[in-house]
Amino acid sequence: MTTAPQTNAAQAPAASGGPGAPKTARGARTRARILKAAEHTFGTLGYHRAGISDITRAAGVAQGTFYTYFAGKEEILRELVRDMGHQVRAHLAAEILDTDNRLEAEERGLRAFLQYLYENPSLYRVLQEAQFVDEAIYRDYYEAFGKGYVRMLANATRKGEIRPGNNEVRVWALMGMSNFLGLRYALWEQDVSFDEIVETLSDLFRNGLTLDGKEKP
Amino acid sequence: MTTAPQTNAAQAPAASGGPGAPKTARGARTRARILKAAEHTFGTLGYHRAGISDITRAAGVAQGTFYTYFAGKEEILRELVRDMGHQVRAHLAAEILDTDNRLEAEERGLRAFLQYLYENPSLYRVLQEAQFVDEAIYRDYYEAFGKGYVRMLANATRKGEIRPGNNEVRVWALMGMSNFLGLRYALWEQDVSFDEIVETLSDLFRNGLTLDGKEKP
DNA sequence: CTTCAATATGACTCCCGATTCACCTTTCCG
DNA sequence: CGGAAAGGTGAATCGGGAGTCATATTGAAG
Repeated sequence: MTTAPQTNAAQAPAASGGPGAPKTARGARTRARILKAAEHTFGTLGYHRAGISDITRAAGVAQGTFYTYFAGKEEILRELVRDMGHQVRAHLAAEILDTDNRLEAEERGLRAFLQYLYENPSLYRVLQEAQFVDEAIYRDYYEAFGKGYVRMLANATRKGEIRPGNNEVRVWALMGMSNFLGLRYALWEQDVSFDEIVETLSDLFRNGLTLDGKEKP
Repeated sequence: MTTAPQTNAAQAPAASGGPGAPKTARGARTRARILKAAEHTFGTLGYHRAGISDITRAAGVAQGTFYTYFAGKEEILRELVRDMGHQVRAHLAAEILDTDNRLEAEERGLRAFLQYLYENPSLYRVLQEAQFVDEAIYRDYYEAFGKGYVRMLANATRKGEIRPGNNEVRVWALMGMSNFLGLRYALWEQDVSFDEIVETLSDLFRNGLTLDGKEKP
């Protein structure tokens, strides 16, 4: 679960509509430093508590420099969500590349997602807070994610690997699962191993929750 | 993050550690009006954009009156989360009271949750934003929720209604599903009927995702 | 009808932090 | 080299909003 291959055409790695896209190597480096600093600062203090000064301090630049590359606080958040979204998707896509069936892909995808969140806790907070700053960017993130996911499930259905059903609904359910499991077991407390979690979900995918039921084909 | 030193563990129906719990009927009414207004205001504008003045205006009282009943903006949010949490739990519990098996309870519970969210959209936003204002209150909400949920699954396991397995992990997965499905299909767009959603999840619970698999008892 | 504790009022204070700007410094290229 | 464009600086501005307070109103007990 938790996987989506591609992103919308990611613009030039530099910038989008901001005040000025960097025009020299130095500028590009500075912009990147600020972005990284923002990720860490938002991830730690949260979007609202974090001040521009916290970001620039962490980046080692003056306050004014911030506005050379970003129109404001909201814009850097948007940029961050796009950036981070692209990264997770790329990472997860790579992790499930050489799987030959859906169940295995789900298992590997979930494990990879939990691991990724554990190593990049900022992702969760930045993303979730973005929801209330610019809902569109948040929807875009999950719609992009979901779109690729649905496509994968459709393929699996065609190949007879999974039961026919409403894959869009399934995908939102699956994304919700990953999200919550990540919050609880990767961010809050690591009192249950990722293996155990993956095993539990895998069992759900294979056998459902009930004891009876399974209609044999 | 954000948590004040003391943990006010009060749960009197009226107030907690605040300035003053209302001592007259009029006071109680006013306090309730403010709380209701805060729910609506936070739900619409969001916690950070909403000003105390927005809340008091909506409640039809002066700014100063707010501080007669609440210590500040954070406190009213905490109060709200407790309040709303209690309400959803009570509502959902009532909805699944007279079910005789877990699958039916899951179906009814999910449908009731979607419906409730549709009718009380503020719940989602207030709760999710609270996560970044006072994480403890958010955790409490889901831990309380999850605790009861796990107990129900344990009973169902004992009765042989569901497969043995890690019910805690399952519960977090289930809560995550509901959350996301609610966001997507109850709050964002109602382009898929609740029946269809419930049916899809029910199928997952009965049969899993895969075509093969089910180990017969 | 008094009286006073509980309530209610809203103008005012005060602080915080996003953004601006006038002025340096570095880089690039002819 | 020289100078112009790009990058960098940080003190100052400015608006918004949380929280305060001196004062006024309410209502119920006595």
